[in-house]
Amino acid sequence: MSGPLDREAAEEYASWFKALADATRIQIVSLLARRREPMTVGEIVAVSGVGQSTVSHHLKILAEVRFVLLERRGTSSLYRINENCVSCFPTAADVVMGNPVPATPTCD
Amino acid sequence: MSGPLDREAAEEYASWFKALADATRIQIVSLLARRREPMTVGEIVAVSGVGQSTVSHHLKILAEVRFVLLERRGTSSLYRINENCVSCFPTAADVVMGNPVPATPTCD
DNA sequence: ACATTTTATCGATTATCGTCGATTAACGAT
DNA sequence: ATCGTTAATCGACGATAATCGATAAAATGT
Repeated sequence: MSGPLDREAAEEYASWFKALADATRIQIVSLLARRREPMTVGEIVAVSGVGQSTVSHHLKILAEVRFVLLERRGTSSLYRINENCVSCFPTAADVVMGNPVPATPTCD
Repeated sequence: MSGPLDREAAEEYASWFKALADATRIQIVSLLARRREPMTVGEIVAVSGVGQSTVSHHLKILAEVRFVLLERRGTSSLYRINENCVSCFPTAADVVMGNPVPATPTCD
């Protein structure tokens, strides 16, 4: 226990940080986290300052690491924050920084 | 207060996450965070699995965002974790995820 | 002065990323 | 069937990134 962070864990954490290594994606995640309600792509485009295809691209990246979850409804796509990540992602930051973590609560 | 995350803050957080968007850099930071003692480049190279110039490159990136601090001693370079980041970086993760944060304690 | 050790920098290569505009696909309404 | 609307995909472009090997720079010891 509690040796240096192994490569496998480092790769996983890196994939999470990489998903937030862009200001636009941070704004999207933060937006979805503050409203706990799902939002359509169009609504996100309206506040994001970048084009529709770009937002769609970012949402795909965020969905791949499951920071956001997707539900298709008719012709639109509803994206919402993954509640698990709200608590687990800061814990990952603690792990990297060598801080004691509550219990390693199996993120999802 | 507490509106959506503005662009300026998003850019700053993105630069932090970008610094950890690589498995090798995560291992380096985690290594330095667990030992609170400074380490030379050579010591880090010995456990990193990549070449010396690559480690030097990564350390430079980590130092630019001040995750690590540098002190030159003779012919070697001593890198150590920035203690401020140990507590502040997880807080940044909380901010992005919309979690309540202690006090926004002005990281450094 | 010179050789050794340690680290930083340079040049090159290869791969990935962010953004855009245009197109396609899927669905709903007329 | 056809037309809008909404979102995803495609192709392209410029920019950045990760890694390596080789070289340079700086301090130390002989």
